[in-house]
Amino acid sequence: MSDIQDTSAPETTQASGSVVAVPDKPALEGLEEKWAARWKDQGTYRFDRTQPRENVYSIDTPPPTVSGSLHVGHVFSYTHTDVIARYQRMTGKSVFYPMGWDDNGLPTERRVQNYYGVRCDPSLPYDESFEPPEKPDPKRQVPISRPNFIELCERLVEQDEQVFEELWRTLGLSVDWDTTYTTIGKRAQAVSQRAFLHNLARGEAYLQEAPTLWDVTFQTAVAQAELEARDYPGAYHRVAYHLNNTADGTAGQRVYVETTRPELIASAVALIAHPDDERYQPLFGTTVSSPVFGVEIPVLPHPAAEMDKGAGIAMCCTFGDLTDVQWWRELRLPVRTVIGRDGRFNRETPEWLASEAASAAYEDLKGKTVHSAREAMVAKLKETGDLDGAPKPTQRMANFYEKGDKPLEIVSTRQWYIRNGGRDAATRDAMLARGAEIDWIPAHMKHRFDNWVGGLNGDWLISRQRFFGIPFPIWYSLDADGEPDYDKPLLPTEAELPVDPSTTAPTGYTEDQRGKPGGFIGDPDVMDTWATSSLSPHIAGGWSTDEDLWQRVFPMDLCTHAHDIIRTWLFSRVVRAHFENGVVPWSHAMISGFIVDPDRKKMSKSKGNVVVPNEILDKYGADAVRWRAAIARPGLDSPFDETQMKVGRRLAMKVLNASNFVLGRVGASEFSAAAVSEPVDAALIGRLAGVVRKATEAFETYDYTTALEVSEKFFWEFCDDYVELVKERAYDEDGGFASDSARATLAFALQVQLRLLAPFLPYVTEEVWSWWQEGSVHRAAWPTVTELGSAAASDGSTIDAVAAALSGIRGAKSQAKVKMRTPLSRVEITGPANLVAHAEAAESDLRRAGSVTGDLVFTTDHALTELTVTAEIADES
RNA sequence: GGGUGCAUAGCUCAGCUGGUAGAGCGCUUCCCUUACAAGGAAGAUGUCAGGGGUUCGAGUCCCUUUGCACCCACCA
Repeated sequence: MSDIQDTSAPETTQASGSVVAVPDKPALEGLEEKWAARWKDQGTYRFDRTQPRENVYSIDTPPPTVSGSLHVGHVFSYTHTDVIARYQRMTGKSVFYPMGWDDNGLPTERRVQNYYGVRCDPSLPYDESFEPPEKPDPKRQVPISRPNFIELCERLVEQDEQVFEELWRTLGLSVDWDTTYTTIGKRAQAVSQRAFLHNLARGEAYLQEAPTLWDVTFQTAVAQAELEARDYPGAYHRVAYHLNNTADGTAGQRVYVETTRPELIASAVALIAHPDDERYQPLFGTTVSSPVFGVEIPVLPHPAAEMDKGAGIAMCCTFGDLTDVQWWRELRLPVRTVIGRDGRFNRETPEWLASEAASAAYEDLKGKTVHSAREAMVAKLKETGDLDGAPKPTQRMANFYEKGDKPLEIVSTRQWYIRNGGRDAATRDAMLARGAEIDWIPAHMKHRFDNWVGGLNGDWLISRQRFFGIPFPIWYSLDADGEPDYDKPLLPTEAELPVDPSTTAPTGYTEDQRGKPGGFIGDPDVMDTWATSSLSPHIAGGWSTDEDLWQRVFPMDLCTHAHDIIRTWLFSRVVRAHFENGVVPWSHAMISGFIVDPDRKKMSKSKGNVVVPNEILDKYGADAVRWRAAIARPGLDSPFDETQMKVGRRLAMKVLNASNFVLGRVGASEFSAAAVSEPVDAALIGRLAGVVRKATEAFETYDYTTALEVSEKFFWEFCDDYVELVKERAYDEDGGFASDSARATLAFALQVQLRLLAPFLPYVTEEVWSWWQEGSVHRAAWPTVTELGSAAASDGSTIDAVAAALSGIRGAKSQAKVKMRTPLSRVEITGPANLVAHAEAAESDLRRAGSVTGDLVFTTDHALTELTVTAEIADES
């Protein structure tokens, strides 16, 4: 007995053993609540972890940033994954489909600051009774301790995760909600720290003092993958350096450089030109003096200098840009840092500016931001006459942290790195080889991976000078002077993980030795969030904590996400799995495109063109939104268009109505392949077999769109032609075999089609399924040609010919502008012999469906290639 | 500058290994049909971006030009 709790009284009919409970008036409203709750209670999507690896299909899903907001692009991309998950489940696989929440890192910190009106001050002590202000004042954020700050992060993240889960459940993601994880949780901490310790032990992770891309707002190092090049206005300043001595006695003469950063003259370490540049060849090996400061620096050749850029000779500063870093490294130049971690000029006068003139000049730069220091410097250059002409405005590209709004500086800092091929060819080749092992969907997405790996310019910087993140499980011992020994870090045992070195002392030390000479300090940094999410298969799959599970799910079958995070998430997981497991983490990568606005522009909050998922889900229903998602093929950007949701909604509604009709009104519920006896009915099953075959093939190549297309097309034809054609025959109570055949075919074809559509429209298919089938359609077997019986082999062209004849009859009525029920006194169907014969096979159905009361004549005309129908309207009487 | 994708009906897109163009939306006309008006039926709609080439034959293969989008590089 069905356990439907519809408010509308179900009409229940007993049909030889099977119970059909069809509502009077089916509706889409309420299906999400009803079935989402049912699926949750019944554990419909629970992963069966007793299955061996070959019966498991495992998916690595991107953990959404919970402090952010979801937009339609997410909704579509996650639907793509779900459609595949549902198909795989129906083919009999135990689907491992976890969901993670990325709650770690800077986005959460920022959200907490704004939401509660606080900021983290690590120097403050923990305040157990702290409660955030009732009304946050963004201008006066309350300083709180790091532990208090983290508590607030955890509190807010929990709220956000609830909201996200609700949305995903409404959308109908068939995630196993018992297998969620977070990127800040204890499990993620232990896994991240353990994997890091393994990387360290194998030499893949290392600590290094080096020039680092630095965000002065957030005061943290930033990795190459998080860079964004943006237009940035600047101006070329033509600045004179003064020759000191040359062989031809040109001392005192000027050499001009063009720079957009005159404020960095204080940190200049060399002038550099191309070795082949005849203009500057005489100067190589000599020195020049900087304007204003009079610091003597060499003129050196290097092939990275471009002759046609600016004056062709560049001022190398430590550090103005990445080329400076290259020159500094390759020409072994000194470091002369003037900009601090806060983005301001050092308050101490640097030792190379010790001369009277230089230190006097530097006084005006002390403590200034880059912007004001530049103004001050330009004024000085004008005073000394070393600025030639007015600065020429220019538009250039500058590197920004993707979440920041000031250009990055380059600062020399001590950071943790993981090798990724950015510094050695062997690793890079290994990564490219791993990329080639992945089955990319669509295939051309591999280029983005190759492109990125080929363009790496350094190893992966994983440490961040932030608070809400996973700490490095590292301490440093302090020598008698209180100086840390970075060469021999103190490590925890793996059994101790996760550890927080800021609150726990290393083995052999006590907490009161923290920060004291002869004692220890904890590594103050946290791991970047990608250093954790790069281990999502490990965190979700039970690596090092649940070996049994791990063996059943890893390496995984599928990872899915949009193309923007190939260089970050996808690549970083390849790096981690390569080092830790010696494999590629999944066999398939299905990359979705973006949902763009109708002008084909990327949706972004700042443009105000973002579509809020809840609104469209409320308005059109989850099935309609999923349908729209599924017609976007992998990798292709797709413009958002609300009218398409309506189409999806109409399909969902049609499934309810047609099923309601077939099962309720016609009373067709019993089916067996053997009962299909009439040629038209067999032809329908023959066509359906072709659909099953095509949909299955499409799904096997992750072409969910084609799978949907063929099933949907067949469904509309089933409704418009077949149901219309045979309903009269099916109504006959005493119709014998012919009537039985129609009913069996209707019910059978419907049941198969519900399964074909189930991955796309989980709600309506489940609803209809529940009217007369046992269990969940989402646990039913994916249809096969074999189960369609001998009729599957039927030539489907009968159905085409009959549909064409029916369409001809309707066309005649439509042209005559009469009702479809208008009786016809004579119909002649003409065409090539084979088509006429096919149509004639359904003569009785055609007669009834077309209200043909007079003659129905079939004539062969070999001159024709298709069926032609002429009809005479019966006299009105 | 390097790379990738795209260009087919007003719009969104299919068109597999070459055989004279398809779907949905929209539009027009009709029908409030005993499943369905957020519906149904019927119908019209194209220099397949331009130019070359291969071929008996090109939307499809090759070359080329143009336009659009995205990724990477680009701070002198």
